[in-house]
Amino acid sequence: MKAKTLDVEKVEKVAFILKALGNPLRISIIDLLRIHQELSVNQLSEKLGAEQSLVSHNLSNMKLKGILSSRREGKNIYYHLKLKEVLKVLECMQHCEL
Amino acid sequence: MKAKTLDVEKVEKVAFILKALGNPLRISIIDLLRIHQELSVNQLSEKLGAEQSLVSHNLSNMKLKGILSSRREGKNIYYHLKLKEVLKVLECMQHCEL
DNA sequence: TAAATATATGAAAATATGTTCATATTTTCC
DNA sequence: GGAAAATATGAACATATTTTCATATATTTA
Repeated sequence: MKAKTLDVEKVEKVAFILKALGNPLRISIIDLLRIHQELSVNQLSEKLGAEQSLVSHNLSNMKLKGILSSRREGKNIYYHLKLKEVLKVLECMQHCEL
Repeated sequence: MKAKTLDVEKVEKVAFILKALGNPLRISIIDLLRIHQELSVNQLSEKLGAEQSLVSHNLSNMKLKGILSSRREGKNIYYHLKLKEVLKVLECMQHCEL
């Protein structure tokens, strides 16, 4: 990654993923999944103090984009990080003096 | 970055920056500045095939967030990358199979 | 099978973002 | 000073995102 400019398609895809990260709630979800590996929608709702429905919408969003994936276990659905690169992104951001 | 969860303020700040990256035009601008170090608004407009005003708005956006900075040289204003971490972010994203 | 629990979904409302256009500002050069 | 060039700005509009609410679906258990 030095000499040549990114092609349009790549730019679009990168922006598509990064857009998902540009939101406090979704960052928090990712952060929680970084630490706990796997959490159900309810567990996330509680930890975040956010509505079930809101959390669910956001989980779907990120699942759609390939950032998360999920598995069902009985009544619960557990989400976990799929696109591990997002952790590196957060790590990079940590190093900024914001 | 492993054990403890990010505090609310940090989450907000990170999201604030990442939001700026979740846009194709702005990714392209950053990509161009990665390669050319410094470009004027006009140069960027031309390379991007985008309106002066649109480019300017987006440059302001990123300057406000501390991602870019600028210097005047006569009639031109040259922008360059200030927050170098965003390059690492893009690099991370490159490694994803999107 | 009915009730309870967990999650998803869709529509509506509230808010934010992206884009364009016209115009203002800043600087240079005549 | 006035014209030209480069950039910024603000308002208006279109579009997208976020959030809430009501309700649907899936699963378990009594």
